[in-house]
Amino acid sequence: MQEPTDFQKRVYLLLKKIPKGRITTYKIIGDMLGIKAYQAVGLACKMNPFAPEVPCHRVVKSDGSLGGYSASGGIKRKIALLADEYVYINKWKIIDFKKKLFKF
DNA sequence: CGCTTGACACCGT
DNA sequence: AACGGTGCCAAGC
Repeated sequence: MQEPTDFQKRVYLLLKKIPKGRITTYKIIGDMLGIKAYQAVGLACKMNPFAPEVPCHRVVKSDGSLGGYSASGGIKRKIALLADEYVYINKWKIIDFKKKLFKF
């Protein structure tokens, strides 16, 4: 595995700032990093060599849906992780999404 | 997640 | 440096 790019490190650093029970979106992260390619944020998560240290599962799409999850367990695992933090999912949407949203 | 289009950083070559 | 393929994507239909 290669060293994370500077971009990736910025993404991880940002993700680690997310408090438990809170979530954020790819759009917000992208805006935070000053980029418009939110896909790159997803890429960073996908290539994320760290496990729970970088809570990728706390990142969702801008409409409150989960998006995807590349780590072991797939999307199902993501739902379980969120439920463990009192963030519940209903039909691929986060319940009280706006209230749990963390805007840094 | 239904599917298609758009936009852009990432990575291997 | 440039190109092609790709993406826990966003927005629209």
